[in-house]
Amino acid sequence: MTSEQTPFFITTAISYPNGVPHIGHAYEVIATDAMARFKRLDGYDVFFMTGTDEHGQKMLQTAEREGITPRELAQRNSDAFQAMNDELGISYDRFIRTTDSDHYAAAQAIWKRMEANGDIYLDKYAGWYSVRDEAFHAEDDTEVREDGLRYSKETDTEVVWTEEESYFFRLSAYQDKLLELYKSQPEFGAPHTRFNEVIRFVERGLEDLSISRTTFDWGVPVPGNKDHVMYVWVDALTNYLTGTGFPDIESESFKKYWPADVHVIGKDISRFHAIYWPAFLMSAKLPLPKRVMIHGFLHNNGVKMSKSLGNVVAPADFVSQYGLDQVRYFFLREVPFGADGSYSHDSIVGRMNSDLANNLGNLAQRSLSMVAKNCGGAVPTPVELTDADQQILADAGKLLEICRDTFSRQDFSKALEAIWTVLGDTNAYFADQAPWVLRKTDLARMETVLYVTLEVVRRVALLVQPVMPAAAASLLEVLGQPEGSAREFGSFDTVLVAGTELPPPAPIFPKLDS
RNA sequence: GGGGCGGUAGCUCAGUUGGUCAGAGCAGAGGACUCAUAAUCCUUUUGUCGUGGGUUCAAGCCCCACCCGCCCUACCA
Repeated sequence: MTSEQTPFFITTAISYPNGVPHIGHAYEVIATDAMARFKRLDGYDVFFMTGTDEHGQKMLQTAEREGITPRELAQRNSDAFQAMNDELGISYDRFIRTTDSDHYAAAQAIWKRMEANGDIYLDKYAGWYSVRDEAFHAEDDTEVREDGLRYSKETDTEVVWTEEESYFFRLSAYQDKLLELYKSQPEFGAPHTRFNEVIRFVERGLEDLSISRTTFDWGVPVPGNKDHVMYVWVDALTNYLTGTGFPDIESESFKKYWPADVHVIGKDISRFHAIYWPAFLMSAKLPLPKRVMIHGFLHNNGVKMSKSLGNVVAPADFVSQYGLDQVRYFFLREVPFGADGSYSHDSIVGRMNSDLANNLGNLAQRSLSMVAKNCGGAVPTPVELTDADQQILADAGKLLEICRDTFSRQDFSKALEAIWTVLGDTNAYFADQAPWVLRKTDLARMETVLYVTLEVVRRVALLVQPVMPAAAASLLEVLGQPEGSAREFGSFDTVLVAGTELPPPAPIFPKLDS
């Protein structure tokens, strides 16, 4: 059975745990989780990975400042990220940590493969280094001031010419191959606006990339040279391979899941995923991921989140205030995936009340309570369907294909919009048919209208499972749909069985006063 | 400086390759109904489609210039 299923490997970026998770991290895992759940329900063999990227100088610095070891810091904050995932109901299959032992093996293996391909060489990295910033600055970004010293124009700190031994990756050799990739696979990067930035960047020319450090040791050791640790991105990007069983490329899991179907990332790291990562893989002679989906950032009331403004929201606070499914729905419905988004108390409450409680929750409640009171609490029996009945059923019937299409592009908001359009039509249908009038005039017709309505709600409930797992489960429960295959997309085109006993209905979505 | 994207009703935004394209949702106003979580349904107000030119029989949709906003511009996640 499993072997017949098409594999689908999806990842989030791994989070850098030198701080605690905020709503932006939550946004990424929620979206990726919805995608993973959708594919599972649609019969795919899904492998969904998320985790933490724990090496690098910043981790070391943060740990030193707190008087603990980087390993302790990583453990503490990685645990916080994992806890966030669990609070958000994220259905990850592996929570990977770059300090996991199998990851060291994978990172060193890809290094050796790139080295074997002749793309790694030892040289000196030279440039204007700011001790204060602990970073190099491009010469154009520096200037000699009146005191005769050179300063970074950006940070106003003194820079000194520094040379450091470093391994380099021959990124410059991959410019044409990358451009060829972008041309032949126009869906490799999305959305187009962000992908265009990447392409133009590559077109302007690529320099070789320094990929090792000698100034600190919190990282994966470079094979064969104990003085160097890997540049954190070589290490971090490789996590996607680690999860599939790499370096054992003959393993069943590697053969099944690699290459990844989608890497979901934030717009801040598009270059690493859309340029460096495919170049590394080309060099290592490994297949490339099929798609890099770049999402935007969330703003609070249109204002960027920042600690100094005090508008950083902890995911747990959000969930306790509005409810998990409500938060998941809000972000996926309100923000076109790929664009920046904005949230506010009013906009969340608006979606909760209007879309969830009123349009969906109330439609279920008004139809189910009529069934409970007038049909003996069982699925009613339809008779001949009118044009209106057939129309609304046909509209609902198209939703699975629409969702497949939109989800394949991670266009969650469009999928939900299409579903809610049908819900709006169904509320109009219900009012137009007026089953509460038919109750006194034509019981068979009343039962038919209620049946049709329930059938639409069932299909909608199936399709919103990836976005709102718990609420959808409750809906399917009151529709008498048992867990298991009845709740998978394979059952989308089946219909409710008349006479099925239904539990007493209860409202699924609470309302909030604004 | 170079590059990428936007600027459409009060708000958030849809608008494929130019020809009912001036729209949707929310908010506001009026009405209807009572099955339902005072939910739902119907009707309805506002737009110089950033500015100025141009191409065309025809332009939010193409071209040019300009104004405004956001983002990127390599080795600090």
